[in-house]
Amino acid sequence: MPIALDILFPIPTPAFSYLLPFDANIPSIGVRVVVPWQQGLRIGLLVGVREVGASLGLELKQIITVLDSQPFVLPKQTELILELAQSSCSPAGLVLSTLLATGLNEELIHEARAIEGIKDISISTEHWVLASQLDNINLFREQGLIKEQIRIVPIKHKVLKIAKPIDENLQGKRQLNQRIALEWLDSVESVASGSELARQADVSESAVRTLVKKGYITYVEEDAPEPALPSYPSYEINKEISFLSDADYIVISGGSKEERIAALYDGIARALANDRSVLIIAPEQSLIAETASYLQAKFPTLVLSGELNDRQRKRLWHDLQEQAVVLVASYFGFLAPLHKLGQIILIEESSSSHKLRSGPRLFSPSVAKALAKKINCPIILTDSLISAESLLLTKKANAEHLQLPYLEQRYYFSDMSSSNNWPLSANLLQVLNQVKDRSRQAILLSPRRGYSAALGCTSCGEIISCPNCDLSLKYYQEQKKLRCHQCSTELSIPKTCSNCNSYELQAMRGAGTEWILKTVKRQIPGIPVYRYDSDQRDDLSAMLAGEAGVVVATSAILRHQPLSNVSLIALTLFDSLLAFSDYRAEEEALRTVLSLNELAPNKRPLILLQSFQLEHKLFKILRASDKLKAINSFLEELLIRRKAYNYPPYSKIARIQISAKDEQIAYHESNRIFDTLKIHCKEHAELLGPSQMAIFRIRNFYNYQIFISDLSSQGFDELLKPIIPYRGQVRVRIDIEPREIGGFLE
DNA sequence: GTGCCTCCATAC
DNA sequence: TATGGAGGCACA
Repeated sequence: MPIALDILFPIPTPAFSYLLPFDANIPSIGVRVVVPWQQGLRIGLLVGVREVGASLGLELKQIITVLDSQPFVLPKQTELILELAQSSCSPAGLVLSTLLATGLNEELIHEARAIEGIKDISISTEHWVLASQLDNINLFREQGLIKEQIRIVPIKHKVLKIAKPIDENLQGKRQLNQRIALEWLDSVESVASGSELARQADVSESAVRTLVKKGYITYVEEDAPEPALPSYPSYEINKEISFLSDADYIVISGGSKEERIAALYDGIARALANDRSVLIIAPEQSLIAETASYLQAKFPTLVLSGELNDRQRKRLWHDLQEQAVVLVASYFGFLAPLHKLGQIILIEESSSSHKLRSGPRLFSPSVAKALAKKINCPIILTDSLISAESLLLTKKANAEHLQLPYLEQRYYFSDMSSSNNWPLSANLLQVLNQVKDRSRQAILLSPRRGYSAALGCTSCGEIISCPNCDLSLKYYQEQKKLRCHQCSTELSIPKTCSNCNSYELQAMRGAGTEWILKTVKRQIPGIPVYRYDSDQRDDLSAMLAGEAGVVVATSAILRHQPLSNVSLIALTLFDSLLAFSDYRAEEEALRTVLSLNELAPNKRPLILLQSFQLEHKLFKILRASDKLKAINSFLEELLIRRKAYNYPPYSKIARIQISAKDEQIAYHESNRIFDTLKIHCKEHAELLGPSQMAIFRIRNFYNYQIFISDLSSQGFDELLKPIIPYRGQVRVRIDIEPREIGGFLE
């Protein structure tokens, strides 16, 4: 029986079937294979082997060669890819292209020669010929007339080397510089370029150029050296927290970031001592770097992040197989070649950055849990505040929750509803003056960049909104621009209101970094003020060195190295944390406030929150004398409510997003999809919608959403069968375990 | 008719 | 993802 191979490519499709040549051995799952693809070649990953009927065997193309003798992606990880595809309702190739950091885009040398005894084609039987020089290679292959071989192109680089020794033609006075350059090159053997040699030997570039022209030195291609991997500063941890657990689901919450990492040490040391690797997944570049900084002094640590270029990734893939290590990684770590994985650690379990916003929209903690289950290893999650999901799971057997004491924080709550000062209350200004008097530092957090959330007309109330989106344009006073934070459209500022022709256009709604910065400069003259958001990242090195100053920032500052002399952290509008109408908003807001101290580790700055709703229950928690108790009862209440509404973690939710350029089509098609699903799912799912998304129109696309919860654990691949793959006139995107689901609850 | 662009289906 | 074909548009 012919053998068919299921091969996955990094494109959004399921696996394709190819035929194994009849004389070839069956390769192992997870190796890379090279196959004919349209006009050329392509590298894919072998994910399945099966027998097929002889008739199908005639229709399929044959693979050309197997690239690896050992699996490139371990069989368990290969299974994980297929499982994730199923659970995320997306094609397996899309999961592969999202998670695999390297290996499928190698440049290949493809050669062919005629099989012995075949004379009637124009190809040599003795010499390999480059396939690119042959016209009908596909035809020859199908007829079985040729043999083919494929090699990965080794990476070369060009260097300057000596081609012939100094001779009498270089003895003249005017050739002095050339002699110097030649002698220098003789002593160092090779340099990367002509200008590099000129610089090193301290001669002119033209002297070097002349040497090349005369043939004394020449460019040679040689194997490129292994690229250096990025290095990180080492941080010492002053706390010792001894903690070892044999549970297979462990949560470490509370304390400071540093303490949570200290609590990981014993477990990591034990894994390494048992020759097991440790995989640490962090949600952001800066957290990857920080975590690596804490660990590398104690453990052999490697780092895999999106910042590595292709050659560095290849080197890392090689280095990872040498010994048991700690790998600190982005989600790329899930398919890294760690042969003996002993534990998986997730940093900042609840960070929204763990949710991938493209492709199959995976949620890293869920991927980590699936992998841990598959290879039967423990998983450890850390965060400032335990998530509702984890709280429920740690109540089960073989789970453990290490609750570190919450840091004693000094809070001050400033009531904006009774304040006349906007955007900075009198209280905040007073504290800022103290900061200035004592030459300390302050961080003011703004919910947005720009000057204000909108520019509007004071006489008729008209707000200028984006021509492409249902959003107000953000006002940039300095640049004299209006900008849409969704589609990046920029408009210049109109002189008059388009509605009533009045000249009274003014900054409206929430204050952004520009506005706050301007206010601080005016009200607190004499202290340096910096801005730090994704539009403008001021150089904060003076503040890093301890000098006095105020930083007005968005959450971008959380990714900056902590400042050293901070005595005030202010959230200028606490209420914006609750503005997302997501059922997780309160939990997230509390988590954000609890982790504000990370901006000034080992210090105890005043944390000042400005709010219009000081009666909100989160303030009671922050005020409580027994914070731990208050937080715990908040979390327990949260679980009770989630259970009552049947929300996660008590059910699984998916969002179906329907978009179309035509509003009517979007409306009708989302209703049609809703009805189709209703009939298909019967009592196994609860369906909500279709409703307009929080921003109905984005980039001229109209967006509807349908929520579906899986009531009897059928799996969304089953529930959504009628619409995957979707063929129709709108764009349909499926998001399992969605985050930031605006307008869903209450 | 040509050139250029966008949209969209398709890949074994 | 990447490629090519279909269809639209401007221009000669």
